[in-house]
Amino acid sequence: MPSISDKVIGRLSLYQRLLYRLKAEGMTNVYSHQLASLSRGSAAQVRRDIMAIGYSGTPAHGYVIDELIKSLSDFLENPAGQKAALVGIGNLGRAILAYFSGRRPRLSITAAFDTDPNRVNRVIHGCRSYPVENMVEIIREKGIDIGIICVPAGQAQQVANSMGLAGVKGILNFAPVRLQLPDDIYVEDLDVTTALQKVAYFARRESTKNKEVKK
Amino acid sequence: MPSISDKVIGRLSLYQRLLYRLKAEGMTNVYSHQLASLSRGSAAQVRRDIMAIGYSGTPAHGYVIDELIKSLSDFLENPAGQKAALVGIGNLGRAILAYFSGRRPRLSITAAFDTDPNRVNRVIHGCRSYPVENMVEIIREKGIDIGIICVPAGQAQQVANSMGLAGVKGILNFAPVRLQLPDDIYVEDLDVTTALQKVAYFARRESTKNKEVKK
DNA sequence: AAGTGTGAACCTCTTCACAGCA
DNA sequence: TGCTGTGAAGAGGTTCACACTT
Repeated sequence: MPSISDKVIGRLSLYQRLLYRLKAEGMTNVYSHQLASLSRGSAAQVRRDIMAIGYSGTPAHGYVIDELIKSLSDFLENPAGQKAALVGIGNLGRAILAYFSGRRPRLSITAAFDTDPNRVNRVIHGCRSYPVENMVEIIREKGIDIGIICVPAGQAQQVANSMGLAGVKGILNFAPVRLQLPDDIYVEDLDVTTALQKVAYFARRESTKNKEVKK
Repeated sequence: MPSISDKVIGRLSLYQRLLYRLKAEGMTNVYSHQLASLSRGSAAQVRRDIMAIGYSGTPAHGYVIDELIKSLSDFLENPAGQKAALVGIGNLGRAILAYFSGRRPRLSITAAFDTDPNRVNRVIHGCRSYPVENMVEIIREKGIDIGIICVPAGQAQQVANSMGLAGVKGILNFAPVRLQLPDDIYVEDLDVTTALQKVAYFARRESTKNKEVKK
């Protein structure tokens, strides 16, 4: 199998959410060009992405929303469910706990950790919190395979090491550092500082852009 | 000029922070392969990126850290400073205000907005907050050119429209929707849901990967 | 010997364009 | 006619490999 890329997975996840929205609006079918305009891509790209998961539409009605949602879910999600652990219950950690609380049945944050005694042994947005000292054993016990790092830069590498030790297979990292980890662990960085600096750069450039050149 | 890409800007921003760290550790020079290993890239890529901003190292000593930091700052930052406005003072918004508070002299969040009366007309992590009703006028008055969207999905498009109206040139969007905006406004999406779903997907795949094939 | 700067090869992702179908 | 599926072309990004410098 041709091993689907990072970028395609990201877009498939986006399509999935767009489709839920369209379904809620009462639509039953959708064309590639409609998904394209909602996702800021091209129609050809949408078709290719959907091809990748093996679903097919028909020229007459495009894609059947219910079927496509099911194909996407089967492809992206683990039917048995997957568990994540979050470390660092500051503002950011809490925001993420609140956001995912009970939202995705097949992907839940089932444990949170912190060093601050005031933040542990509580239930925060539906998630139990523990002292970091217990992290490795709890991750192992619960069979958690995803880690979410919301601690300051200085502690991130150490936390990541423990996660690796505990057997986590993927990490979502909010700390503004590049983690050094064995490469059988997938790391996705969400670096707010870099993102903001990119916006600042292009906000200055964009005014003098002239990207037309229509051919 | 060859117009530097999105990706390169992101890496330059990362190098900048790595260099500050190395400098703090007392180093004065650095080689491309060192930056490469810290940034999870290749040495050739580091050299190309640095070429793009017109700085040159020497074979003998690699890059001079102080000089390279200066070149990067001159390139990435506006010497006159840039201002950002944040909308949505929930957990996420507060986390971001806390994070950037007084950190970057040339890029500061100078106004925050919310609909909740309990959150406005206060000072949060050093940033004044206002009712959203006043957003357009305050953005114009203060000459803010960057917007940060931390509101729920349902309100994001509307907020973005107001920002566009107010003259913002770049938007950092945390809401899990693709904003529809005139394309002279640069938009950077930080989509936590997609990111987590990617990690979940690859956490399941990574175990069966075998990416060696050393040639 | 060990780095940098860089043309050229390579590879990945995106778009084009069209056959085939309802 | 208007859509999907897809081979082929095109862009864009990354790595190779080597001349050049110290």
